[in-house]
Amino acid sequence: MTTIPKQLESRLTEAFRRVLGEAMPEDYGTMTVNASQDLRFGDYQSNAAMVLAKRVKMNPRTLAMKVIEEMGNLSLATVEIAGPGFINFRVNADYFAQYMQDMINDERLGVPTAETAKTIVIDFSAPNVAKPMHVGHIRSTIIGDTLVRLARFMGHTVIADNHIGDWGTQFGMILWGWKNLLDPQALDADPIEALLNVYKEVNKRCKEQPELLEACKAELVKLQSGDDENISIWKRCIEVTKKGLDKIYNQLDIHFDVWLGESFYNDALPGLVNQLMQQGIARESDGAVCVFSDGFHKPEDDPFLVYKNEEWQSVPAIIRKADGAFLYATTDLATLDYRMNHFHADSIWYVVGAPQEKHFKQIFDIERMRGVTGDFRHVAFGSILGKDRHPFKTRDGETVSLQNVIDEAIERAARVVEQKSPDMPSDEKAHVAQVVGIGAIKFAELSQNRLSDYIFDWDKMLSLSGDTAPYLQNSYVRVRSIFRKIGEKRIPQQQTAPSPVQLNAAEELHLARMLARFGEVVPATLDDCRPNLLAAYLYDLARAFHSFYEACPVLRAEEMIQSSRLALCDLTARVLRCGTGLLGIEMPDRM
RNA sequence: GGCCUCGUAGUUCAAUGGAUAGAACGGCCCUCUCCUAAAGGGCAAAUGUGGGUUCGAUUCCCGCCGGGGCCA
Repeated sequence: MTTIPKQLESRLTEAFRRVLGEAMPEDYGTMTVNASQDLRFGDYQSNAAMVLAKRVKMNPRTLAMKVIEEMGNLSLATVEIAGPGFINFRVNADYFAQYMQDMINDERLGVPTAETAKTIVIDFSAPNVAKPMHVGHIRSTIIGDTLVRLARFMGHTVIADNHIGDWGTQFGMILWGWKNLLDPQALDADPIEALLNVYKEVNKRCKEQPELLEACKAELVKLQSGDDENISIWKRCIEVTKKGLDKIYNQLDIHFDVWLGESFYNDALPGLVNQLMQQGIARESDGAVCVFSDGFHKPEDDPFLVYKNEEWQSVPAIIRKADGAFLYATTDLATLDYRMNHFHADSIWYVVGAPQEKHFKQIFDIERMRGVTGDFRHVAFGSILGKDRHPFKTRDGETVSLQNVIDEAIERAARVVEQKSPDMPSDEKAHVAQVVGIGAIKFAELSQNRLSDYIFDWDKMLSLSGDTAPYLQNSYVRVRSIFRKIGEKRIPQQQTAPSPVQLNAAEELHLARMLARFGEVVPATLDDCRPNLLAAYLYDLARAFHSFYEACPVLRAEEMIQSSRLALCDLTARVLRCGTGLLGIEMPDRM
C-alpha cells in the first residue's frame, strides 16, 4: 500500500516537472504533501508552489494554477488553489472507502516498512545497582521501550540494551555496609530496599565520622583490585538488584535483549586509553589523560571549547584521571566500540536526559576523530520537575519510587473498575486495573514532547479520563462490545469484507480519514523519535471513533450499512491495538 | 561569567515556517427507556517583551526580562 500523501506527491511532482520543464531546480526531489491541520482546507495540502515560486520567478498562485491544470482530474481527490498559493486536496469519499478496504486486507494496516533495514542498539532505562528506580527513570524507560517497538515494527533489527550502573564509587559504602550492617532477613524481603537502606545508613554515618569514609574507600580499592570476597558480594548485589528490577520491568511489559552494564567494559578501558594515546587523539595533561579539540568544528560548535574571559578555552574530555581511575567517558567509548564491533550496529540511540547533551557530543566527536562512523543519536528528554518548578530530585524522604507510582496507578484504576463494573469476575477486574493503570502512566509520559520539562503530578499522570490511555482503551472496548453483541463468529468473516465500505455520514468519513493517516504517522514518529506524534494521533482517532459511535448506530442499522460499519469498527480496533501496542499499552476487552 | 534550553487559556500540555494557535483538566450549559456516560454536543478563556528575515513566524535570527540546566 502507498499512503495517500505519497500518491499525491508523485502526481504533484510530475505535474511540476511538466509545467516547469527546464526551469525545474535540479536539487528539488519530490514535492511534499501533508495532512491539513484544518479540515476546511481539505485533507491534504502542499506548499510547494509558494516555496518554488521564488526560485523560478513566478507568481505562486499562477504556478499553482498551472500545476493544478496539468494534473487534470484525479480519481482520488479534488484539487483546488487557496490563499497565497496552497494546493489543497480533498480526498473523495469513494477513494477513502477503497483505501479502507485495502487497509482491512493489509496486515500492516497501511504502514510501510523502512526503506533500508538497519541494526540499531537502543540504550535506555539504565538504573543503578542497589538503588530502586524512581520517577526520574520513567522517561528513559518508557520512551526507550517505545522506540524499540517502533523500530522493530518498521523492520529494523533492534538490540535493547540496559546499560546498568553496576560499577561506581557507591560500592565502597555498600560493601562496608553489607559486611557491618546488613540484615539478612530484610535482604530476603526486599533486596533493593535493604541495600538502599544500608547505603543511606553508611552515607549518614560517614558524615558523622570521616574515618569511616576511609574504610569505605579501602573496600572499593579491594573490589577494584579483584578481592574475592568483595567481588562475590558485588555480584550478589547485582543479582538481587536485577531480580528486583525484573519485577517492575515485567509489570511494565518492558524487556531487554542484553544487560551490559558498566562493569562489562572494565577490562577494555586500559587498552582503549592506550590506543587513543597512540593514535594521538588523547594526551597527558597534569597527569590525567585527556582528549582535546582537534579544531574540526567552528569554535561555537566545538564540544571541547568554551568561551571564557573573552577567548576560547579548552574543556577536554578526561578519560583517565591522574590516580589511574577511569571515567564515564571512557566506559561510554568502550561501550560504543563493543556495540559497533559485536552487534555491527548501524546506529546507536542513547535515551538519556538532556543535561548529558555535552557529554554525548564529546563522545560522538571522539568517535569521529577515531574514524568510527555511524549514526549516533542522543535521544534527549527534559527533566521532571516538582510542583515548585524545581527539578524533581530524589532527596531524603521525598523520593517517590517508580514502584510506588505503579502501585498507586493500579490502585486508582482498581477503584474505578469496582465502581463501573462491579459484576466483573475478580481476576478480570485485577487484569483491567493493571492494564488501565500501567497504560495511564505510559500514555501520560508518551503524549508529551520528550524535550520539554514536565511537572510531576499524581492526578495528571494517573488521570483516567480525558486525553488518557483509558480513553483509547474505552474506544476499543466499545468495539469489542459491539462484536460481542452481534456474535463473535462474524469477526473472521470481516477479513473478506462481505459488502463494500460506504462512507455516508460525516462521522464515518472522518473516521476513515483518521484511519488512513496511520501509515503516515508511524514512520514520522520514528524519524524524529517523537512518540507524542503517535500518541496524539491515536487520541484523535479514538475521538473520531467516539463521535462515530454516538452518531452511527451499528446494531440497529440495516444490513448493508451494518456490514460497512462493522468493517470500520473492526479496522479501528486493529489500528488502535497496533498503535497503542507500539506505545507498549495493552487493550482490554472489557472495562 | 560562557554555553545550552524553556516562557502558549486559570492549570497541565500540543502545534515538519503555513491559513481563523489545538487538546485535556478546572468552570458554565445540554445528552443515558438508545451498541459500555471511563462517553458525546455546546460556551468562555492564551503565544513574556522589543526589533529583524519572510508572501506568511509560537516556530528562524538579534536584544531585553524571567525559569531551568551544563561548564568553570
